[in-house]
Formats: sequence, C-alpha cells, structure tokens
Amino acid sequence: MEHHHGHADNADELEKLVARVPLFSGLNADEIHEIAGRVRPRIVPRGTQLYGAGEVNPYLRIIHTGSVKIYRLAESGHEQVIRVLGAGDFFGEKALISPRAADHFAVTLAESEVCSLGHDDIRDYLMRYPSVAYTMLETLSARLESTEDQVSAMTGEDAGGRIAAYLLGLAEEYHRTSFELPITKKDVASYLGVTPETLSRKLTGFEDNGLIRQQGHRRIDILDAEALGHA
Amino acid sequence: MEHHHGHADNADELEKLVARVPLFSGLNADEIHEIAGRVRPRIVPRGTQLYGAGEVNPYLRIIHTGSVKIYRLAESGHEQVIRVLGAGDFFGEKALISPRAADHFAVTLAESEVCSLGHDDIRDYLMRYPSVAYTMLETLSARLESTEDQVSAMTGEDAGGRIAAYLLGLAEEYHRTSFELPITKKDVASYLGVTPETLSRKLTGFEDNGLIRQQGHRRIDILDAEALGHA
DNA sequence: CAGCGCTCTTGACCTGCGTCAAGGCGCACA
DNA sequence: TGTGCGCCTTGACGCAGGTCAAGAGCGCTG
Repeated sequence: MEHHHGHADNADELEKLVARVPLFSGLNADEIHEIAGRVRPRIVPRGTQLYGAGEVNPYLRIIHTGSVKIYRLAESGHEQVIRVLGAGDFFGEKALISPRAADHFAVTLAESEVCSLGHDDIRDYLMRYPSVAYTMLETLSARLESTEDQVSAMTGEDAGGRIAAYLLGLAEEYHRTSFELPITKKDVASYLGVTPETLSRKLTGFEDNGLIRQQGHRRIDILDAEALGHA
Repeated sequence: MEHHHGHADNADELEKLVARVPLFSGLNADEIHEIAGRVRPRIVPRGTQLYGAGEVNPYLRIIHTGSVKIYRLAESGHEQVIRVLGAGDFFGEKALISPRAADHFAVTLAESEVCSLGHDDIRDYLMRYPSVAYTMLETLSARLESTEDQVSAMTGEDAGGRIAAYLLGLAEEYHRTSFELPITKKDVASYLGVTPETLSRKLTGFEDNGLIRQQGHRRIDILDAEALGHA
C-alpha cells in the first residue's frame, strides 16, 4: 500500500472520512461517493493559516482530524477568538453564501486533516440534497445561539462569571471534571473577552477558594462545580 | 368588501404579502399560492409579547409590517437586546430547527402584521424548495456575522466607539445623516452593552464636540461623520 | 391643554478590570 | 537532560464606566 502523505490515500478511506462528517449524515452511499470524488483532502501542520481576513476564499472546509481556531483582528491589533472547531466541523461557509472577502482568520491548532469543497460544488449539493442544507441550517442556528450567549455573557456577567461558565461548559462537553484547556490561556482570555492577566488572576482566585486546581499550564480540575456555578 | 380586522382580508392580498417576503423570493406563483394557504396572518398591537423564554413555540413568524424586538433576560434581570427586525424579516426559526424552549423574548415595538407558519409546514418547504433553505442560510449567516461583530465590538472598542459605530450604521442603513432611533435609548444601550446613563453621557459628549445634534428623545443628526468615525 | 408617567439626563462615587512592567516556570528543543 | 523561549503569573496603578439617586423634559391621554 502506498502512503503519499500519511493520510487517506485511496478513495475508500476518503469515503469513510466523508461519511463521518455530520454535514453529510443524511446522504446515502452513492451520494457520499459522489462528494468524496470532489473533495480535496490535505494534511496541514500545526499553526498553518488556512486563510486570512481580506482573502476571497470560496471553499467550504471540513475538519476530519485536528482543530482550527477562527479569530478576528481589530485594526488596533486586538485579537478576538470567535470559535474553535474540531473533527467533523465545517467552516468557510460564509464565502459560499456571500462571496465577499473573509472577515476572519483560520489557523490550525494542531496537525489537521482538512478537506476543501469548491463553491459551485457545495451550492449544487445544497440545492440537490435538502438534508445537507438542513444540517447546515442546524449548525448555523446553533452557532448563532452560542454567539448570542457570548454577547449576553459579555454584558450580563463579570469576568469571573464568564470564566466559571466556560470551565463548567468544558466539563460538561468532556463529561469529566478534570481536563485540559483546548487552547492556550491567552486564547481562552480572548474568547471570553478578558485580558490574560485577568484570567490568570481569576483562576488563581478560584484555586485559592478551593473551587478548582491547576496543573501545568493547561490542566484544570474542577473541585466544586456547585460553588463555581455562582462565582 | 368586508374588513374583518383591517388587514389583508382575502387570499389575493395575502399572496401579495407572501410574495414580498424575501424568504420566499425564489418561489413561483403556484408555490407562493400554496404557502399563502397555510399562513395565519394576525395584526398585533404595539407592545405585545409574541412569545417568551421558556415557551415552546414551533412557529416561524414573518413580519409583513411593523417591527419586533428580540431580547434575552439574564437571571439577574439584565435585559440584552439581541436584534430588532422589520418588514420582510422572519424569526422563531430556532424552534423549528431544534425543538427546545425559546431562550429569548419577542415583543412588537409597533402595531405589526405577523404571519405564523407551523413547524411541519416549514420543514416541508425547506425540503421541497431548496431556494427557501438557501435564503434562510443566507439570512442566518448574515445574522451570525453581525452577532460576531457585536462580540468583537464589545471587547475591541470602548463604549464611545460602539455608540459611534452604531449611529454611523443607522445613517448608512437609512442613507441619510438625520434620522430617528428605531428603538428607545434604553434599548439602544442594552443592544450596545452599556448602561443608559453611559449612552446619554456619550451622546451629550458627541453633541458638545459638534459631532451630532439631538432633538427630542429620538432624533439624531450626524454633523461630522468623519470625526465620529474615530471617536 | 393640562397633567402625568416614562424616558432620559445629570451628578457623585467607586470598583473591576485593563495597562504596563517584571519575573517565574513549563515545555520543546537539542 | 539541560536550556532557552514564550506562556503565564504577579504586582502596582489608573480610569472607564457601572451604580445609586434625583431631577428635567417629552409626549401621550383624557
């Protein structure tokens, strides 16, 4: 068996990858086959910028493995992390829907396998396979809700409250109380709309009060979720 | 001619209304006719709550005339205005996509004519008319972008900057430099994530510096858009 | 057209968090 | 297994803007 780049190197492998993508979960084997034929898989190393603000980039990207950070940059240089995506997630859909320059950056946080689907292909699928459009609606709707949550939290809760809610959210997502932050603390701070200094101080405060424990730079144990809930 | 409630009282009128809704702009006359047959039009007075957080409300609402404010309420009682919708806009789509209780409130800001479309009907249209799904994707994508803008602005710009950007945005939307705020200043403040006091002070500051002029409670004239841009 | 209510304004105060600046420490590299 | 770089932490300080409290003016209703 030939290994070109260490990733899925034949049509079968690729079809399996495509079949696992939630966006295509409503499609049958033939349809998956068709899409797999149009897809361009690519392994990208950690820290690669897939595209940046200002670029016109009419591809829908699908993450098979790894993770990607989406962020914006204000003229002031202020970086705002918008979301972090993982296996099965897609991004770049805005370019398909309104063909303007991107307003954000996409960079890999780890070595990742990412597929690209061209503008015309995806438009075609959206029209032919309503389930694809429907799943995309579900996803965008969920993203919209979570972004609205971010806005509410930004004005309704203070820094400590947002940080506590974020940690509890991670715990719920991972189904455990001990976990590693998926991104650096600097990025967590940006995502939550606080400075790294404030994040550090609040976490130390939580630790002093016995609500959490920190190990190394990323590991967090939640010791008292209840109390953290009303922090 | 009979007037039941002062609004569209026959199928013809209703079809014209439906045809003007952007969501259905890709449909032909027969399809419009079908949808018009399923729609429940209703005139609601100003200040009516259409639904609230916690309610399960599986209807897509379409605004023919008037305007509707969408907001959330934190446990603290803090009100966060999420968006304000006008003629041609739809809302309530989240309930269709994931049938959970609403997380927000919808209240009319003026007497409004609003149509409701049931869960099953809309799901059916989404599957049968890809253009409806596509238009909805466009809309959600645009909303997502503007909500992401809100998040960026919340952390990247100070109160004055957000207020200035908001005024300039209104001016652009209305294509003139003199206009009335579409909502009360209290609501503007909530939307921008500041207190009414801060909004008032900043506006007075702008006025003192000759950037704007205020008349009554709602009318704003932008005198120096350029300078307001780097406020 | 008069009265009232609600929105908005203004003032005084104070605190949370951003900013700037300097170490400490863990991780990846050799 | 060192070692250095970048991430993170800690400290001191200042101010933007939130809070509380009162007063003013607009616009709606009768």
